[in-house]
Order: sequence, then C-alpha cells, then structure tokens
Amino acid sequence: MSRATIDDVAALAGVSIKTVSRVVNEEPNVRPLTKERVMKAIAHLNYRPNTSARSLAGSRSYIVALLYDNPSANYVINVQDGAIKTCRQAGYDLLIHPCDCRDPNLANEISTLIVQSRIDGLLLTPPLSDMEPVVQALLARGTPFVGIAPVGHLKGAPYVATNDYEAAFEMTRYLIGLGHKDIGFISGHPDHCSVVRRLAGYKEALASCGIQSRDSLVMQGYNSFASGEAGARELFQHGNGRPTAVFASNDDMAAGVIKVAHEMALNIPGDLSVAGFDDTPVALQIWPSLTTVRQPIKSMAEKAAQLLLENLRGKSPAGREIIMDSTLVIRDSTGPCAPQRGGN
Amino acid sequence: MSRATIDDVAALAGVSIKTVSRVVNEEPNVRPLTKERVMKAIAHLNYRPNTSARSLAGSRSYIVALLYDNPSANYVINVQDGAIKTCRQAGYDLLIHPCDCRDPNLANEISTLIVQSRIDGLLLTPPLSDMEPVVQALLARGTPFVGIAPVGHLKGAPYVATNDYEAAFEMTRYLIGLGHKDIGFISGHPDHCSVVRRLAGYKEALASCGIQSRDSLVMQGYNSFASGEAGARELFQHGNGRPTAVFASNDDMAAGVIKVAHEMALNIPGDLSVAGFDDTPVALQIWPSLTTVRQPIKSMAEKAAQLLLENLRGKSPAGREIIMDSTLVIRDSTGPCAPQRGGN
DNA sequence: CTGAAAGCGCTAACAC
DNA sequence: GTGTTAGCGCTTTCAG
Repeated sequence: MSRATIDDVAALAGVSIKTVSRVVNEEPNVRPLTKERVMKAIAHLNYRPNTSARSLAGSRSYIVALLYDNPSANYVINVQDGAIKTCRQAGYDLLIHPCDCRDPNLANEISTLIVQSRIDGLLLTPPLSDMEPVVQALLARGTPFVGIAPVGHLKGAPYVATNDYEAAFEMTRYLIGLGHKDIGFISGHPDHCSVVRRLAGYKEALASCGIQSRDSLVMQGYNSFASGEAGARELFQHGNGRPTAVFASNDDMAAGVIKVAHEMALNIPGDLSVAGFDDTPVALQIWPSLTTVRQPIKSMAEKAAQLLLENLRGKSPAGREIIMDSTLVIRDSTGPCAPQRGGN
Repeated sequence: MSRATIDDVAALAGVSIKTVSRVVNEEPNVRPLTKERVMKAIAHLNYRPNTSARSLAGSRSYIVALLYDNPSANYVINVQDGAIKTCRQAGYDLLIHPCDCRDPNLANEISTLIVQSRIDGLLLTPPLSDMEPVVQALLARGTPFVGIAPVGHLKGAPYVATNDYEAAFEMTRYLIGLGHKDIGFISGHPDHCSVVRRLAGYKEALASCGIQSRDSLVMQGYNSFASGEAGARELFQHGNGRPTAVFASNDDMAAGVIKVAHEMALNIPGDLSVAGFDDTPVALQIWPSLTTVRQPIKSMAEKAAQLLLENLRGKSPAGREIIMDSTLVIRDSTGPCAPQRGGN
C-alpha cells in the first residue's frame, strides 16, 4: 500500500525531504551516492508520490488529455491504448475527452477542460488536429500538445503521422500491376487533411504509369459506410465505363463499395477489385476479406505521447514531425484484371 | 479561468470558507439565504473547487475507474461514453483502465490502481465482472463498484444488465415464426455469464414451440469472428441435416457464419437465415445487413455510473440490480424458411 | 550539493 | 448555523 510518504523515505534514507524530492523528479545536484541511498529507501518502502499533493504544490498535474471526435471506435481504442501505455510508464494519467467537432464553442470547452482539470498537455486526433480555431487556442494559451496525424497547415505544431501519400501511391501501383487501368477512387472527408493526401498518392501513381486520371472516376466520400455505397452506385451506373477496381480512402467506405457490388451481383475480385485503407476489423469480417493499408495507430499514439511528455519535461520546445510507415495488406478482395464483360 | 479559490468566494459572499465548503458539498446546516449568497458568489467568480486540494485534504479523489478487457472496440467506446457523461455531470473524472483478464496478478494490479490513483469506485465490464478473484478483492477492501452485466453469482454486488435471456428467446421465436425448425446456435464464451444466458433463451424458445433442441446444432463459440467461422463450418459439413437458420450469440460470430455461407455459395436469406446479437457496426457493414439484438449499452453505462455515484454519496449501501431491455432489429439476413435443396 | 520553512486550496475536527 | 484552526504530502523559494 502506497501509504509511505516523502517523510518516511527521507527518514529512512537519512536525508531531508527536499533531497528525496530532487531524486524523484530527476533534478540535478544530487550526489550519486545520496541518490542511490534514496532510491533504495523508495524501493524498500514502495513509495509513490501522491499525485494530488504534487499537483497542489507544484505547477504540474501529471494529467494529459486525449481529445477525439469518435470517427471510429477501433481507431479511438487503439489511440487510447497506445497513449495510456506511454503515460502509465511515465507516471502520468490519461484523461479521455470525447468532443463534438461541430460545436462552435469547442475551443472554449477545451480551454475550460485545461483549466479545470489542470491538464498539462494534450493529444489531438483528427479531425480535431485539423481545426484551426482549436489549434490556435492551444498555441495562444501555450498549452503543449502533439497531433496524431499532421496538424493543419500550421508550423511549430509537433505531430506524428503516417505516409498516407506514399501508401496510397503504392496501393494504386499494386492495382495497376494487376492489370487495372480504370481504377475508381473514393476520397475521404475533405476536412481531414490526412485522408485527403491519399487522393494525391492515387493520382500520382496513375500519372507515373502514364494513365490519365479521370474526374469521373473520383468520387467525393465522407469516410462513412454510406458515402462509400453512394460513391460506388455512382461509379457503377455507367454500365460500360465501369471501373475494374475501386480504391476507397478507408475501410468503411470500401465495405460500402463491396456491399453495392454484392447487390449488383458483381463477383469480387473476378469482376471488381476493391481496396480500402486503415485495416480496421471490418476488413476481415466482410466477404471477401479486404485488401487494405495497415497504419501503426497504436505505435503512433505511443510516439505522440512520448513527444508530449518530453515536451512537458522541457525538452525540444517545438517543431518535431515524425512519420511512421504504413504497409500494404493484400487479402482476397483484389485480383488480376479480367477482360470486362460487355466491354467493346 | 478557474483561478478563483474558496477564499475569494468566501470574501465575496461575506462568509467563512467553511460555509462555502458546506454549500459546495451540499452539507446540511446552512441557512437558505446564506446558501444563496454563496451560490451567487460562486457563479459570479465561476469558481470550481480544485480537485487536487480536495482530494489531498479529504478522503475522496473524485475519480472513478472503468475497468475492461477490450472485448470489442465498439462496446468499450459506448461504455466509456455513457460513463463519462454521467461522471462529468457529477464533477467526477473517469480513469480508463484496460487490463488483461489472463493476468494471474490482476486482483493485485487493481488494488494498486485503487491505492495509487486514489480511486473512489469502479465500474466493471464483462468479463471482469465475472471474475471471482477480482470481485472478492473489491468486496474485501470495501471499494464500491458496480457491474455492467450481471456480477458473477455473488450477492450484494450491484449491477446493470440486459434481459439477455428474454431477447434470445424472442429472436429464436422470431426465427421459428419464419418457418425455421432446424436452427443452429453458436454460443458465447463460456466464462461470460451474460452471454451464456443467451443459450438458455434459445433452448427455452425451441421447447416452447415443441421443437426438440439438438446438441449437434449447438456450437461452442468464443465471441470471436474466427470461432463463428469454425462453428458454421461444423454446422454445415453435414450436407443433409444443415440448419436453415443460425443464431449466433454475437455479431462478430454471425459475421463469421455469413462469410462461410458466402464461401459455400449459400444464398442469404434464401438458403440460410443468420441472426446476431449486439448490433455492432459490422451488422450494417456486411452483406446482407444483419438481423440482430440491440442492447442499450450506453444507457446501461450511464445507469451504472449513476448507481456508483449514489453509492459513493452514501446512499443505498448495496444489492441493487437493474435490468434494461434489448430490442430486436430485423434486417436482411433473415427470411422465410424455404424448402431445402437436396432435402429428402 | 543539501536543508528549513512556507505555503498550494481544501476538508475535518472542533469550537462558538 | 457558522467560524477557527490544523494539517493532507508535496514543491518552492531561499539559505547555507
């Protein structure tokens, strides 16, 4: 039981409580020998600083908040797990804070959270990391934060992101390699800058192979299953010019495409190849299993939390940007391009 | 900004800090007029008690923990949302604590959490609520907790649950009403008592219609997609006696059944009806969309948190059990029983 | 390099 | 009904 206090440790180690405090907080100016003695006492007593006392006396609360506007349960859980892991190790608590992007009062709400819960720093997930008012407010009040996914167009905001562009490029090249030339694309929510980059990768890959990209093959999606269905319906309504492959900017939309294909009795991948992005659980739960791109979400969250904690400890004031690699996951929903039925 | 302290409020209201404290904590023995004056000062200053100071001085931390062993991201997120909502309103923080059921040291880990983070109370989700060592440890140390889902076989542990039995009964009757007689069942993880009850509902419904339940139609599942696939393979391997409907104890397993059916070129619901349980997002993402049972998970979590907070405030010492109703959601994966091809 | 003293903002006994 | 007085366990000055 963590009943031991700093006084107990000081007494056992034969030093003053201030020295114990220095050791605990890894402050300089403690003789190695003294430090070791204190450490031993701490271990012996199983001493853990009382967070309330610490945060009352000091400036820090040892709490960081994770803000999100639940785009996908799976995504949020992964981010939480990664962030918690890092925070626990460092003795920080993680306060989760679901919020509503469309709330015009959001920036204020976040300020209130910071003040009331004495938040030391924040982790921002998309689409919050794309919202200028939010980021501006944070920058203005000087509260440290790290974005998971690139943070808007602002400089000086550290973040951890994936190589969305490259991954989309690679996936498109993979489809081209299977013989597909008419490749439909369902883009992501226009406000989410991480998702928007995937479109660029797709276009560039086509260009790199000398394939003209056609606007009629690019549908605007909104990250939802329903928008994937809608995009697919539009892509498929011209019986003749139907694409032989569809690349959706996330798995939910890809699942929508697959559903429409089933309804139209299209054989996957015989008549149509479908690829997604994110490797969410649904990729394995639908039939056929979905070729997609796996992002290291949990690792990204861990890394982002590390960055934030370093920042809180006064290191590296700003401007770090970290990119982690996604990988292609080839499953059963993609295959060689077959000569199209009813084609010329 | 919540810079105002209790002293500021006391000064403004012209009373002592103790009186302010009484008002804030809703203690008795404050004249209504005084109370009102204090309230006004609080509102004027936008005063919020400093949680750290409170928990340092007092016995309570105003933190409750939510324990779970991530069975499904969607489930966890819903529980979190419900619990957070209630906690926020009451001025409590919610600390999420993912853990590992299989860790033999789990009970100790939870004790450590309680001591170190000064947790006032806990919310337990299944399968943690089914683990005797955990529940016993909590009971022993007297830490208040509420289960979401029935808590083992222990008396005196308050919980919020759904009518699993009745819902499974109703779903089975619905399938029978469609003309199905050979209804396969894929049961849930044997350690999860909430899921186990669904089997009883299935059996009782069959019996109530004079249909003999056959062991060869009941497969042991483990809540996972893969175990649903495995169960379906076994159910379908006897070409002749194949069931015309399968009721899986959760949606993930139902998705597994549907995948196997697709692989075997069975038409759903023409050749086979499939029903799930939980109404997770996958129910709408697969094709055809899944008939299932919707549980009010978020409301259950809200209610459980309310119970816990009441308990923390000293009301209703123990033994409350609340049941909330689930509802059938009929979609496209179920239909009338057609004469079986290749039947006798 | 180390220590003594002074609070952080609040609650918990007791007074009155 | 209300106020006074001590701390809760730690970090911060500021002295040595």
